[in-house]
Amino acid sequence: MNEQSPRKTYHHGDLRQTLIAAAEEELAEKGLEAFSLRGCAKRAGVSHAAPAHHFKDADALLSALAAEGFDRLRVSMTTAMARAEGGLEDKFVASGVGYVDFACANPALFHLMFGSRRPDHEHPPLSDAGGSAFGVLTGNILAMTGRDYATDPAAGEDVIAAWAMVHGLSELLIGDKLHLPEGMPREAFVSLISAIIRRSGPRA
Amino acid sequence: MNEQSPRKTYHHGDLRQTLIAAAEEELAEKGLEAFSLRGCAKRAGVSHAAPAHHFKDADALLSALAAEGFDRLRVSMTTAMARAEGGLEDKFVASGVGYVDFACANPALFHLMFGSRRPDHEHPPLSDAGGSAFGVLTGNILAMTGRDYATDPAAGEDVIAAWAMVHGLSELLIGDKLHLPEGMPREAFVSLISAIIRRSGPRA
DNA sequence: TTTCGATGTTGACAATGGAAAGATTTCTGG
DNA sequence: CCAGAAATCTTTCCATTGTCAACATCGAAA
Repeated sequence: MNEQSPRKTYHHGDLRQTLIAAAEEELAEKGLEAFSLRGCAKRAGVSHAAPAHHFKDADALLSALAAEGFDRLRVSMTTAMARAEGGLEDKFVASGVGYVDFACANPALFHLMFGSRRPDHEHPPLSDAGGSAFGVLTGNILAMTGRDYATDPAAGEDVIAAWAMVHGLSELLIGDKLHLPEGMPREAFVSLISAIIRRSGPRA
Repeated sequence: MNEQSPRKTYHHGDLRQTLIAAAEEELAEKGLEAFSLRGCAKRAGVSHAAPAHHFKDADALLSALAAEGFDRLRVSMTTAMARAEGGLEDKFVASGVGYVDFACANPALFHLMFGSRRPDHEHPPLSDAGGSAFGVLTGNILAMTGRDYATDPAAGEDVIAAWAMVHGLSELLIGDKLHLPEGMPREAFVSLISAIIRRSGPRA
């Protein structure tokens, strides 16, 4: 997996994307604390200074990775919604489960996206991706309550409550703070967090 | 502030505690990403290798600081409860506000306590401090519902929901994800998050 | 008083991110 | 088709960091 067959061409071909993939591997294996740019370069099979031609510095690479993360977070929410059966509230709860599932499946990436100041969260590729994911939540609140977060301040409490709940669940699960029963079956897990997410939803 | 008058004695006197204080300064100013052990030593006015006699490595210093953080988090919750007027539910909500306040006042420390794998969270001084803070929450749930988290699994959902909510609020606020109105008065802020925290509480 | 452990200092090392300069390939305008 | 320019990659270099080892200093107990 880590072996790099020496490439035939002097130029890599698609180093930029390769580096992002390498960064995700590096992040998942070593965590954000021990993340190393040189490690990414090694994984991609290039010299340690090569990334500089594609990313201003290590943080710029992490920014690009974080943006990809937000895209995938959004997809995780929307696909969970699509699979859900039932009414609007069930879709809403399902999107929250998708949020938590993403976090649990990609703890280090999630940490990069929400808990780190290394990525530049103002840079459009990243802020846009984040905004799109946020849009799934506000869309659900709009569908359920008829209140538009963009124009109606009264929607704020619903949006914040729902987001805080799924986000808090994610962080606590990732941080291993909730000592759930060892071999808790997936079904029971989904049932538990669904009930909790439902609590945060708009009042009927 | 950063000036170090050369101390008169070869030995420092209380370097261990001074280093923890220095670490908190370093953390608050530079953030966990740029935290440097040598920077702490400089703040404390000792050579770069001096900390080794008090802490095995940089992570051990961060562990001690995190433990202090959990103590202060617990105090922030209990004092907020003590000041609160009203019934059990109001006390519960107040403790949540204390949790969020602590996070907002100490963002980098909070990040160290919950979002980092650098401290050794299994080490008793740290795990005990965390457990004590957790006990404030479970105590409130017990008072409100009569169910004991330690013995009654049915208390689990209440505890997790409440914790996830205040924790998610804290993380989102710290991460500047919630774009609350610029000069939002303290009163309105407390009112907003109190309403949200109340949502997560046990069903009446 | 002497000795020894605790505490502090200096010097060294490897790893890291980043800058500078050279090498190789590809692109572009004639 | 070809020379020069631009892009991409490598090598070399430097400052910073965490950690280790060796040495210096102090204080307390024998």
